Amino acid sequence: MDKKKYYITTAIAYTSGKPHIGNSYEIVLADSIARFKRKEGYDVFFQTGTDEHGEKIELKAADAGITPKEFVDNVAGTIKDLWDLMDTSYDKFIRTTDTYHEKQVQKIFRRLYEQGDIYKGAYEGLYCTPCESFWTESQLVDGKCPDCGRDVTPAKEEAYFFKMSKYADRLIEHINTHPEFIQPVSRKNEMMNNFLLPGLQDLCVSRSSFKWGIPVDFDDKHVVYVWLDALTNYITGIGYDCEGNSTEQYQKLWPADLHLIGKDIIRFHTIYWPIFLMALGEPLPKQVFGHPWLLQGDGKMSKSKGNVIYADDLVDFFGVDAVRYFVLHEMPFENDGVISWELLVERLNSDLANTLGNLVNRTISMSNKYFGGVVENKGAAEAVDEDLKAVVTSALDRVKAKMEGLRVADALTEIFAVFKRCNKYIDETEPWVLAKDEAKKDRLATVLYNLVESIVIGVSLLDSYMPKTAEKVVTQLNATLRPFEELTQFGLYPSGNKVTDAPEILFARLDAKEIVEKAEAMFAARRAEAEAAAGTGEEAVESAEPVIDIEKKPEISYDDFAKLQFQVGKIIKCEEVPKSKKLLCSQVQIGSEVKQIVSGIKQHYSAEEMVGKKVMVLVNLKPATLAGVVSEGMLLCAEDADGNLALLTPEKEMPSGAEIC
RNA sequence: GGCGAGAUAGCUCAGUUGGCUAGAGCACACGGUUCAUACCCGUGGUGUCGAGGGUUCGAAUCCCCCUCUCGCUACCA
Repeated sequence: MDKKKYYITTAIAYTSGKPHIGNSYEIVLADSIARFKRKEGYDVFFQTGTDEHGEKIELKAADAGITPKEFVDNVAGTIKDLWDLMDTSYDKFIRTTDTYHEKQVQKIFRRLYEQGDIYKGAYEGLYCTPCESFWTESQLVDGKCPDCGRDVTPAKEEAYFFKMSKYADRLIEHINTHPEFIQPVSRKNEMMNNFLLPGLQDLCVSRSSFKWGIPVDFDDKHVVYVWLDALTNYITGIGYDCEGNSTEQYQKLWPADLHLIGKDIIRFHTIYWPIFLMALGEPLPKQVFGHPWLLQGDGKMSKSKGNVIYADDLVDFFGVDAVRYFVLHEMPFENDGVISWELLVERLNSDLANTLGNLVNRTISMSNKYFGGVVENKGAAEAVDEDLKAVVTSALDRVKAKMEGLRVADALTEIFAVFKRCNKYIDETEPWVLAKDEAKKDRLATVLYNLVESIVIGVSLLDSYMPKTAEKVVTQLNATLRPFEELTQFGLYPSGNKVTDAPEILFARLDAKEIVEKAEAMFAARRAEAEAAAGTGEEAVESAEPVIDIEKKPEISYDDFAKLQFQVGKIIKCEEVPKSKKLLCSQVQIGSEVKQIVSGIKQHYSAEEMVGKKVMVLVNLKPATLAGVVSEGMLLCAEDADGNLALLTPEKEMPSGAEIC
C-alpha cells in the first residue's frame, strides 16, 4: 500500500491517419518500461491517447465528406486497436475530444488569461501589412518590422499569446539544476542554445482561421491552438483541475516521472510545457526522453509508393512479440534506428529462433527423452554449475541498471546473454554423453533442472518486453513467472515438476528472400488497390496521391494580387553563395534587364544545372541582402512535405521577360 | 552563419576519471558436437582507433589544427 508511484506517458498520437511502424515504436517502448517498473514494485500509471484537433483534420474530414468528430472517432479507434494489438498495458487512453479534457482546457486558458500570462495579440501584437506577417513586440527591431523595416500597425487578425519570457529564467535554472530532466543530454544544449539563452519568443496559443478545436469560452471566434490543448492531456487525464479541485489521483500521480516523446517535439515538452506548468503553479515532470526514430532502410516510406509499413503488417508476418523485440532491440538510445524486412528476419532467426526458441525446445526435448518430462534437482552439482548460476542470478541487477538509464535495447541484450549462457552450459555438460552412463543419471537430472530453472528466471526478466513469449515458455515448462524479488535465488523451480511432452515451436525460422517477396507482393497489391480506387472517382484520386495541407492565409483582393509582378526569367549565370549552406546566387535575365537573385535551393539544385533554366520570378520585390549578397527578386518554387523544392518553369517555351498573369 | 555531437573490425556499435597484446553482437571461414528449429559451442582480424601536430613514462581516451558526417537553429525574397 505504500508503493511508490510511477507515472509514465507517451505523446498522444495525431489522428490525421493511421500511424506507421515508426510511430508505433513509442508505445511499445513506453509499455516495456511501464511493465518493468510494475515488476520493480512501483504503482505504475501509464497514459497514452490521441490528439484530435486542428485544421488538417478539419480538411481531411471535409474531403471525406464526414464531420471532424466522425473522422477522429474512426482514426482514434484504429490507433487504439493498434496499441492493443501490440499488447500495450496502458491504464488510460485519453482523447483530446473527451469532454472533461475540453472543459478543463477552457478553464486553464481562462485562468492563464485572467492572471495575465495569456494576452490578446491585438493589444500588443503588431502587423506588417506588406509582409503579411504578425509580430510580437519583442520581435520588432527599433519598433519596426524586422523583415522590411517598415512601420507596423495593430494586428488585423487577433490572436492570443502566451508570455513565455516571464518564466524563462526559472526554466533555465531548473534545467541547469536537473541534468536528468532532458534526455538524451545532447538535446539539452540544443534547447538552451537555440531557444532559452537567445530569449524566448511568445507563443501563439489560439487560432481563428479554423473551427475544429476547443473554443476559447470567453471569445468564441478563437479555438485553443494545439500545444496548450495537447500538452495538458498529461494532467487532465489524471484529474487536474485548475480551480483547486484536482482529484486524489492527480495529487498522487503528478508530477509525471517520465514523458516519452519523439525527438521532434522535445522543444514543446522541455520549454513550453514546463512553462505552462509554472504558470499554473504545478511541479514539472521529472524527466522527458526524446527518443530517436525508427526509419525504413529501403527508401523513404511513402503512401504513393505503397511501401509504408504498419505495425499490424509486421504482426501478420512475425507475430506481436517478434515485432516488439525488433523495435526495442533495434532502437539505439541516441541515433535513429533502421528497420527493413531483411533485418527483421535476421533478428528473428538469430536471436529469437536460434538462441531462445531452440534453447527452450532442446531443453524440453531432453527432459522428455531422458526422464519422461520430469525435472528433478538431484543435487549432483559440479563446478561448472557455479558460473551459470552466477550469471543467471545476477542478471536482474544488470537489467535494472540498463533500465534505470532507459537503455532498453541494452537491457534486452543482457537478458539474451542469459540464454546464450544456457546454451553454452549444455555444451559444457554434454547431457547426451551423461545419458549414456547410468551412473551419471543424477548428474544429468541436475543439469536439466539447472537449465529449466535458468530459463524460468530468464523469461521472467523477458516478460516486460515480450509478455506473450514469456508466458508461453513458462507454460511449456509447467512453471510460473517469478517476481523480481525471487530472481536472485536459484532453485525455486519445484523439483519433480513435469514439462510439456509436446513442445511448441516459439519462433519459426524464416527465409529472408521469401519474406521480402511476400512483402513486395503485399505492397504491389496495395498499390493496385489504390489505383483501382483511383479509377472509381475523383475523390479517390486524391487519396492515392499524397496531398499537402498548409496553413491558410487571409483572403486578398485582386488589387493586392495586381501589386505583384511576375515574369519569366532566364538564368544566365549561377554560383554558390560563400558561407551559406543553402543559398545560390543567380543572374537572371528578365527582358533586357539582368537581376541578381539569391535563393535557398542549394540542397536541391546545383549551380551548374540552374544555368539555362527559364523560371518564374517575382520581380518587384524589395531588394534585400542575404548572407551579404543583394537579392533583387524571388524565384518561385513548389515545396513538398519533406521540404523538397521544385522550380516552376513555363509549360511551353516562353521568351524571357514574358509576364505571368 | 551560430551551437552541439560524432568519425574505432565487412556491418551496427562499446570503450569509465589516459595504462598491460583495443572489445561485443551480426556476417563470414574453419573446427567440434548432435539433445535441438541445418541448431549450439569453440577458434579466426596485418582494425594506420578520420589526417596531422602536441602534452605524457604511456593516449582511441587530454590539448591544437585540418577533413568529413550528423543533429538543432538562423537565413532560405
